[in-house]
Amino acid sequence: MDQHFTMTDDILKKNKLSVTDGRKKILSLFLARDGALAHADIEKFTGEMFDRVTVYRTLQTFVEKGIVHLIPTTDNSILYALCKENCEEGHHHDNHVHFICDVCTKTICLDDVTIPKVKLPKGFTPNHSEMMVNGVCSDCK
Amino acid sequence: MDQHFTMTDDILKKNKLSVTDGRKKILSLFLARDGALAHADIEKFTGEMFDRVTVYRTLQTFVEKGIVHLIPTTDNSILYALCKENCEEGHHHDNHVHFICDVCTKTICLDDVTIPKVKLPKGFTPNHSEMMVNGVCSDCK
DNA sequence: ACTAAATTTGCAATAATGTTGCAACTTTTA
DNA sequence: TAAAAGTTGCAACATTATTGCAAATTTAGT
Ligand SMILES: [Mn+2]
Ligand SMILES: [Mn+2]
Ligand SMILES: [Zn+2]
Ligand SMILES: [Zn+2]
Repeated sequence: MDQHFTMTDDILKKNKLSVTDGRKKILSLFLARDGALAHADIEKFTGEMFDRVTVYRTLQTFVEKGIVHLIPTTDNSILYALCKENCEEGHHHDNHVHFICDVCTKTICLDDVTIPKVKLPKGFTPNHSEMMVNGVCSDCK
Repeated sequence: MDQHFTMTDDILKKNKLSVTDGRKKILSLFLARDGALAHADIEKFTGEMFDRVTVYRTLQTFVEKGIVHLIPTTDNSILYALCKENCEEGHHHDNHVHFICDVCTKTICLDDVTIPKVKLPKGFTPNHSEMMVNGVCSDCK
């Protein structure tokens, strides 16, 4: 129905994954969406199409392969978003700020906003950073 | 047994909360600890002392009152840490970086490390920020 | 100190969320 | 097209969290 049909196949093949209906559908949801998705969102969009377990396993596979990355949250939900950087199997390079809109509750990857370095106390060695900003997004302003 | 006994009472009273065994015990755990605690940690320390539901409700009350704050995580766990700033009912002012040690897995509030401001894309209005840094802590170095 | 009112707690039931093993099915490879 | 490899759905189970309500505890007023 749109250009995502072949795009999903390409991404899956590039990552040496079998091209299956479930993976294509879930990947297309990420491609069509500008914000992050939770497991529950995906279940809502796919309905009875696939088993819950398949959704769990697909998301896990996508994270492992570096197709999507996890976004930290304060409630106990897990959010996933497409990796736009060149993430590889087992190692992500995403290093951008995440924005959570207080109005529409969407979580958006600010791909061009790099996480700044901070000076840590003596004895602490940094490895990786995450940063989230809450507020009002450009759609809701 | 130590100075936390009266300290817990003071904190609870200041926040207009009934002084109960459960609240005193849980609060004393936070006071004795330099890192964050998860619900599971608290259950481990309190054992059969209190019902799980009481622990849930106590933590929720502490967050609402501004006694402890939530710390974002990437797995789906919820971490709580004592507020050292002057947080009030319904409004937290914690604005420090959180450090997660890759070795001992402790999460520590870096109370003196302020979260830096970032320049957001046009149309985005910031309200509050969170920042977490992974790495090796001063104890594990 | 005693009592009534207000608050908190534990229990039981229920819901939501996530994990595992395994056989059937689908996709890939050759 | 057939065998091998990989994926899926199902069922069972585990973990984590939420709710209503009666009993117990704490607080406030005398
Ligand atoms: Mn992102
Ligand atoms: Mn903190
Ligand atoms: Zn918005
Ligand atoms: Zn450490």
